[in-house]
Amino acid sequence: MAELPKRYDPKAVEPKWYQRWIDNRDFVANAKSSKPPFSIVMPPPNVTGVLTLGHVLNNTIQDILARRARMQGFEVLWLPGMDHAGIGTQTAVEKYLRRTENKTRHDLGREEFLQRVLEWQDKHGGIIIEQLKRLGCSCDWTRQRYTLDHAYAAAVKKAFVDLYQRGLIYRGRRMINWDPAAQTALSDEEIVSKPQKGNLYFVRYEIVEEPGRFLEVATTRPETIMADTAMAFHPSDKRYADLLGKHAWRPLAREKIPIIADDAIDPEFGTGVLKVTPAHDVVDFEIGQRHNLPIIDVLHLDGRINCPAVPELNGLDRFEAREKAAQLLQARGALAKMEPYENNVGFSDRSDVPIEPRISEQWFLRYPKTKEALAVVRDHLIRFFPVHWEKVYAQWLENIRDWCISRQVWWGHRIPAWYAKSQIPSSKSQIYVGVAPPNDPENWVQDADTLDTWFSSWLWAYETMDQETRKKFYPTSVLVTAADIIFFWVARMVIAGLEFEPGKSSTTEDNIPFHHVFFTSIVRDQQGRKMSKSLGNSPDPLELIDKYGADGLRFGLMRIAPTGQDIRFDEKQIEEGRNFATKLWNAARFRQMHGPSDPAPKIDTQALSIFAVEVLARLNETIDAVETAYREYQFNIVAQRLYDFVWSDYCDWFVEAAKTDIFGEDDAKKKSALAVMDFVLSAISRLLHPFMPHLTEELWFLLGFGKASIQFAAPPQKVGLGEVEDIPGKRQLVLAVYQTVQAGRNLRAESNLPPNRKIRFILRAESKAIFNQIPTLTRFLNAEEVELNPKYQAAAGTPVAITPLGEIFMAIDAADKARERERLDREIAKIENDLQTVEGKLQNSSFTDRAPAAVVEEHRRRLADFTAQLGK
RNA sequence: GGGCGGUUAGCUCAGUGGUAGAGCAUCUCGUUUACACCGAGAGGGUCGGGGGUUCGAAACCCUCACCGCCCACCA
Repeated sequence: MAELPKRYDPKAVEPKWYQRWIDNRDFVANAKSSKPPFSIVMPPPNVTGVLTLGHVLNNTIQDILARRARMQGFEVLWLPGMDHAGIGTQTAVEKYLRRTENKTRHDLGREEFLQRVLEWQDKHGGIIIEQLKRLGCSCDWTRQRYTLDHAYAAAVKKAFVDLYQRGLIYRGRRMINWDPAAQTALSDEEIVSKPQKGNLYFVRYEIVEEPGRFLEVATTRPETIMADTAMAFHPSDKRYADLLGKHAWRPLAREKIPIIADDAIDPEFGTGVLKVTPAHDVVDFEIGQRHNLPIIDVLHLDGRINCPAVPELNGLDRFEAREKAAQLLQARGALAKMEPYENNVGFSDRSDVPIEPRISEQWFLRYPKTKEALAVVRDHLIRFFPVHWEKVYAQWLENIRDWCISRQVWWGHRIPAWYAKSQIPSSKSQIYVGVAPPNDPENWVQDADTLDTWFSSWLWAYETMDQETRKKFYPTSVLVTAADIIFFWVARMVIAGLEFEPGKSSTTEDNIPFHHVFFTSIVRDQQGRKMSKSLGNSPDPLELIDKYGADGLRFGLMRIAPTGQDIRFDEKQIEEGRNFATKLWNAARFRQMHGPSDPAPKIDTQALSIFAVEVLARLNETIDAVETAYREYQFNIVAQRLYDFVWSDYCDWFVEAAKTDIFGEDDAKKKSALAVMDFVLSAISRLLHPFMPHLTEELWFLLGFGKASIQFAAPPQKVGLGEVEDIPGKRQLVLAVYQTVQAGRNLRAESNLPPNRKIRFILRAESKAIFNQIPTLTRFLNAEEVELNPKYQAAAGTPVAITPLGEIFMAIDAADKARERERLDREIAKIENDLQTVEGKLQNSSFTDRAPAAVVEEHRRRLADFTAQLGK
């Protein structure tokens, strides 16, 4: 076997193994296998997405789970795929068209536009899948799916038709969230509220029946006054009680409107009077319904004012119109005052513009099975990790409202509904809903809208599987996702599973989409901001892979990913991951320099050195700790325990201690030490394989453990140390030796003796057991000799430390003392010189960087320090 | 307004009743044949504030402050 290079080279190793795994079809799931199933469906990234650190985290976790399950003997399915991302993709293409051709989608028309999207998708789509392969993801690529696949699209249509026939999907004219930029309806979940600075306008409405008397109202939206159809106050509000039933003059688009009383009004806010604008506000709409008020819509779809009656405002953008309306009111004496005001405004998550509540004819889903969905999580048929997300989930389901599923977007699943041509555009038109067009298509026209992307994703847990696959692998074992899509996706998938019952029986257990949900952290930058493309604060994972290797990136990221908290990303952590890979590599390299490893390492418990007992006991503890942490999805703890075991327990202590035997004359001892190394290296390779698949496979191969890939090697079992005598005694002795080593090293450092200088130590103790450990102590301390002398009488001033083994003395000879003196003299001379320079500069006042007094002070202090040492 | 997290060394984080920890960073020393992507040593924290429970609190309870997230129709 050729000697390994000093450094592990991921660039050479990682692609090689990945290709081999693919060629061997190692990731392909066999639905006919007799092994127990383990399955994960990948949260489908957007088709035109590129890899972010969030994806790296999420998919590394899934890969760890998949690889671990494979080693444990499960038949593993990790099903990958992509999402068409309706609005997102369409917006990207529209932006591109505007930039390059200065055209809108309407200029091109639906057919042509969709053609362009397909071209865009061919060019930019699927990149992320290739990037996931660089990361080492062990997905079954033969089963890769897309939310627009033919079969998948058919399933989406069928789900729509089924729910329509069950009366759960309906078309209705209702208040929805309108995105004036994307010009589509959105669901409640796609709205984020943000505090907005604006003004509170106090507007005076004259009472029709009592000219000269005014009703004052506080509003943030004077541009919608033309759409007011009533004034309202709280029924118990005595200030206005006498006005009930009377009328007010609407100051813009002057008109009489009724004055009403409604419980929804807060008497404490503003003047206690609300202008009721049913077309442009959710609460107002409800009030309007209760009082049978007319609905006047004064906005175009793009957010411009649509009100020819007020030409000054007509056609203006809503925000310009707001200021203009205030000016108009002022000019007419209808504006009492204006106050700066901050309130929460709903923004489109997609376009980042304020949404416009608006009455619109849309398709809605009345969620089925909400109680059941609540129950399966409450009763832990589905378990959440961390558990506190259960509460968030429950809160949403308990306050659930119908889901607006239609989008005025072209890219996506077109709604399988047709309207009788003869009756268009009446909203009462006869509707045909079916998976196939009507038999007489010439008489019908299909609904122009598409479905919310999530209306296709919510079937992802099972529509990605064929019947045979589903029978074996559904429900899936675990879902790994970020908590920000708990409503969008997680909750809806639960509902879909319970409603459509894709499982092998109709029991709840067979139909939930997953047994566990693990919510990952969110990756943030060092200022705590969420990583995002627009901020440009997200490092390119591929560059990190180039720099540190996929395994280094994976391990580094996992070690800092706490459960239930966000990650503060720091590239340093990834560097540590890379360093750890190199450390492990070198540990293996050291073993390999002493001859070939045993392909199936076994432990002869009778031959073990005390240090071997210690490291094996620690290995057992590590195996236990790792197992426990996995059960709670605490990947950071798994990573940290393995890191500590490899670096500290194995490399720093055991390997160093074992060198006594390895470089010694006793063949039996040497053999035993090497066997323990083989055993431990084999174990840690397997323990680390889920985190660092490429490196561990390479080591597995180079060290010759097992004939087959490490991917299917069984996880290491704890070593049976039962036959070893007096384990606690041995371990205690090892700890005592290690503590003595630390004490000795400390003596050396305190006396400023370089680590490489051979010196003599005297251990004042008497014990046969200690006598056997003297060579190892000598090695650890890099000593010329460690003398065991129970009667040692030290000269005054000999450095000494107390250890569990006894007192350890360090013998310094005259030469050492002389050299130390020389060193101190040199230091003093240097500082005196510096001090002179500083004081010189001080006089020329040529100081720029630091406070000169502080520098002088520091030098004086160091000088005193060294002089004191010299005195000793 | 309600809910949920968090506040421990300069930084990132462990630590759920018993002597405050790790890695990185800092400082000192070192190329002693696995590894300088390394080794050895050192310094550094009144565990956000206040109160309580307890023989004993970073941890349990109360309260306050600050940071972050989610939900909610105060115009």
